[in-house]
Amino acid sequence: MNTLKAAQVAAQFDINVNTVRHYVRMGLLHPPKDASGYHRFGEKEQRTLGFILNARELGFTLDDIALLLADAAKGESPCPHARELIEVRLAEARRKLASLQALVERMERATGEWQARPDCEPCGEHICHLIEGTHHE
Amino acid sequence: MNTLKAAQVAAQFDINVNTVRHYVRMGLLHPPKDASGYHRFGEKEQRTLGFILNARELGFTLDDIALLLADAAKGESPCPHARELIEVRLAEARRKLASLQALVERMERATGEWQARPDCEPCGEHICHLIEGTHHE
DNA sequence: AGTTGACCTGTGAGTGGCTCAAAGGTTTAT
DNA sequence: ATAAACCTTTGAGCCACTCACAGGTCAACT
Repeated sequence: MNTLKAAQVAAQFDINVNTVRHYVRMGLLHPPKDASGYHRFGEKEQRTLGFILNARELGFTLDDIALLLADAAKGESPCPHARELIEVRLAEARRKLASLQALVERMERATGEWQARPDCEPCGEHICHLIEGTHHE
Repeated sequence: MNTLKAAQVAAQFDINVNTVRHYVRMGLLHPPKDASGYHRFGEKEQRTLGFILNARELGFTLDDIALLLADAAKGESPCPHARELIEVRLAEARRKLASLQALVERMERATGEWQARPDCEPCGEHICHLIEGTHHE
């Protein structure tokens, strides 16, 4: 049979073993235990883990994934929730992206401007004129 | 005199009063206390807060900012550290930006593809074919 | 039989930068 | 006098891990 222990399944999916344990602790995975108390990941648990990783790559949060798994466990189609949730996460990701782009631009502008400026000497008037003299509207 | 209490200085800089308290708790700000135990933000503390917010806008972490303030407090120029640190943070921000851009693209591709696909019925073979059927190399 | 070393377990804490809630002290207005 | 509106400190929660710790299990070797 194809039942793997935590470290083996982690190696199989190329993830940290602690990530696997984290998903177990969160209740996303429910691997049965063998006589020694070791988690055993059979085909079903491996498919679930694959699903979790796939959903994570699409920007779902772990709570989202828990909801989708709960739908499936109840015998309902998770697709309606998946469609709703990805729109929410996409909107959030776009907002984050825009603010990160703006940050990178500010940083690039600052480093460019700083090339031409000497280090400041401590004078009590300002803390660091490089930083304080870099305006970003 | 122009000494403000926490809520007043927060209003002045248009930030949450808890953010001000957070900076005090982290040791970035050291406002003296009046007879009643209230923090009093004089001109110096207000300039420091302005510096913190400015540096934060340029992508410095709060630990970075603590280091820069410590430099200045020791009478040394914080500029060398500022130049080093912004390069580190910029590299990190670019990495985050690239991975976030890739995520948004995956999400957009998924939502596009899903338009044409019906919801899946629970079948035991897969959990959600929308998610499992969306490949992202 | 004992021991070493490599595995496994669960739990608690740490990451960053806030943000909120709770419990209690102070000031101001009625 | 008392209520409302401030202020304080402290602890916990957010997200998705990641690591450290104390202890149990197992296979191999002396």
